[in-house]
Amino acid sequence: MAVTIKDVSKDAVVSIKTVSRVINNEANVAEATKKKVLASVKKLGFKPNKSAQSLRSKKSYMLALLYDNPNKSYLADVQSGIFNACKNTGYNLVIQECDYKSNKLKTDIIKFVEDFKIDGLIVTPPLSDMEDFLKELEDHQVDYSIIAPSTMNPESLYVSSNDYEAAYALTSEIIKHGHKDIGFIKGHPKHSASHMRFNGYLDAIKNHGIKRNDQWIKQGNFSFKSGFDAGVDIFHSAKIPTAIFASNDSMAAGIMKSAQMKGMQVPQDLSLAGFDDSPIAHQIWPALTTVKQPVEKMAAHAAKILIARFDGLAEKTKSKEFKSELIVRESLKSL
Amino acid sequence: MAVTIKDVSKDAVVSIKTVSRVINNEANVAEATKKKVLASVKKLGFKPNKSAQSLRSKKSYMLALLYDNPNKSYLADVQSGIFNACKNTGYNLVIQECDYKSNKLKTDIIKFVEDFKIDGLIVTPPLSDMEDFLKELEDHQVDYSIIAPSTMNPESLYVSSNDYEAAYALTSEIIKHGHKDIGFIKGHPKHSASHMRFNGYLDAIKNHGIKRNDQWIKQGNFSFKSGFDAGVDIFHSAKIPTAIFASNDSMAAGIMKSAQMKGMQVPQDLSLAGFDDSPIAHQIWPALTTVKQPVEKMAAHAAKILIARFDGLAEKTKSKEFKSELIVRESLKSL
DNA sequence: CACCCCATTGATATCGTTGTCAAAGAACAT
DNA sequence: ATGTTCTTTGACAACGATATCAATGGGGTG
Repeated sequence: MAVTIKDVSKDAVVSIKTVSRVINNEANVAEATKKKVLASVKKLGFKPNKSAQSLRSKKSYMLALLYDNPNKSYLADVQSGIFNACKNTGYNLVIQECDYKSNKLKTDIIKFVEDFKIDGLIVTPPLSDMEDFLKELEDHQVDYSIIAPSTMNPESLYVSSNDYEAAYALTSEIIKHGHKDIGFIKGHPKHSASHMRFNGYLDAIKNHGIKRNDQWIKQGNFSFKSGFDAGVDIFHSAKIPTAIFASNDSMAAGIMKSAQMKGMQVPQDLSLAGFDDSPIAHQIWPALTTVKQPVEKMAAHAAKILIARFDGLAEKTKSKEFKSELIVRESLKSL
Repeated sequence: MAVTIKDVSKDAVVSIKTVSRVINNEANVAEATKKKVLASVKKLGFKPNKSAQSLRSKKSYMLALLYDNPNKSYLADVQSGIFNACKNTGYNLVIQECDYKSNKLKTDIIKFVEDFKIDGLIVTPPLSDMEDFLKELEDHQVDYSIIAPSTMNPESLYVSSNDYEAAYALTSEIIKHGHKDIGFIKGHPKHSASHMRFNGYLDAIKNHGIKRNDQWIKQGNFSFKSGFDAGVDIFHSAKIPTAIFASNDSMAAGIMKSAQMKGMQVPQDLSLAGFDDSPIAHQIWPALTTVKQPVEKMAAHAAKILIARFDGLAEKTKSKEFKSELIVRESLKSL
């Protein structure tokens, strides 16, 4: 017993097509007619039938979120942002996990998009850093928007964050607290964010006249375990740094665990900083000094620019860089 | 240029309707015909058009996951399980956050189901514990399956876990380690799991001849902060327990934080146990003794029984109780 | 006034399925 | 052989929207 266009057209005494014009905001509808139709729509509580729309218009009104293996809280925030952006737009979200290492990745995703008639993709790291993958999407005319792109192509749709500046600022903050021996744990090498954060760190120590010590710079992959292992490694060194900046909070937590197992106290014996402000940052003690990105807002914006493009409103909603916020907590001690 | 039923029907030299019969597994199709059609389907790579199917059949092929505010890692596991169960079934998942305290909850959800023509709901705590809400769904003939129901109605579809037994076992394990003074932090009062876990704890100490001490039994709500506050509270007591069992890991982590801030060492000065085996359980040090539920499997099963009902295979896939597993880690010390 | 143009509107076909119903043929009983 | 029932099949309508294209009418121009 759902209300259909036909019911509305009868109520407003116009043709079915005219109602369709109004609800799709098409041009060339007299103002009076439009008003009349909208009144009927509201009165009857009409909602267009998705299936019929998509059958006829060949659009699915579905966006897909592509991800490979990020941490769960990041994924949850991204999802939540996209859902909010989709609300009342008529678009829906499906979520698709994939394996960035698979050599079938490109064909799998193209097949996925075609099978489900996905209108657009939202791409997260590390897929967002794979140039050949993005090129494949373009070759198949698949629309997409990128969260955290490695290069900010003005042609493409993306949302980015100022990771370099944030890492620079955080490192400077550590230095301001009197530290000179500062270790660094790199993130997953395939994520461009890893390099931006690392460069921010490098430039900050350099500009403060601190020499880099590669004994204290370890490769991680954003996982708790990689942080733990890096910690074990560093604590075997002859000289131990007074502070360590890990490229994300999970790894910082890993370092904290390895420090505590060695009998070291944070921040008395070692200061620590992370990145992301994930839940774990304040669920351990001492709570982590870190950088908070507006992940939810970024994801929402990524969805919005994609939808704006579909609806022909690309002028109004554009790619954008978001600012991160420094959060200083107990894990950082003044020397 | 997608392949349609028409193409298949030409290739197999049968009518469109017969192809439809085959792909929907309807009765009364000759074996030979069926084989012929399936061969053509495979040869042409035919996939039915979802929009057309759902337009005509009035089904959306969409399930919705209803949740209010659980922790992110639980939600991620649930989602992941459902996605896996949906794969290759033709069903899709949409996720709907809601507010269990809202007095518009019931009408909102009914509206949501009707607007989106959702075929079935998967209901998580604490919504799964609201009898009147579930009744409303039944009154509106909305199909649903419950994760962690408060009462196991054999008529309804649900997946449950043996929280009572697990809490009993975990408490017994703590006692076996020599503890007699054991505190308990209750979970969110609206979650039936909270009561099951609490009862398991109560019965275990009782059966081991230990008297309950209400100074050490605090109300929490599953959040990190509520655990932290409960810890602060308990550590103000004249006498402090030698072990605390928190109804979930977040609260256990909160207690650990409050203990460490008081200068107490875990497990030297205080043993701790949690519940759920969430990521935080092994990202803090010492790692938490806890109970692991097969959340992903449970969620997958919840989706499966719902889909089985739609496909008329209810006999094969039924409601089920899942067993949890005790995980003993460093946070528990022998006295 | 005749003409054309453009804005507005509607009749009808169409998207790719499933539902209805009737027809054809096989199988069985009389 | 005839009638009856059951299995198998197909022709055609229908789901609820959008697309195409033609019709209508008001306004401007010469």
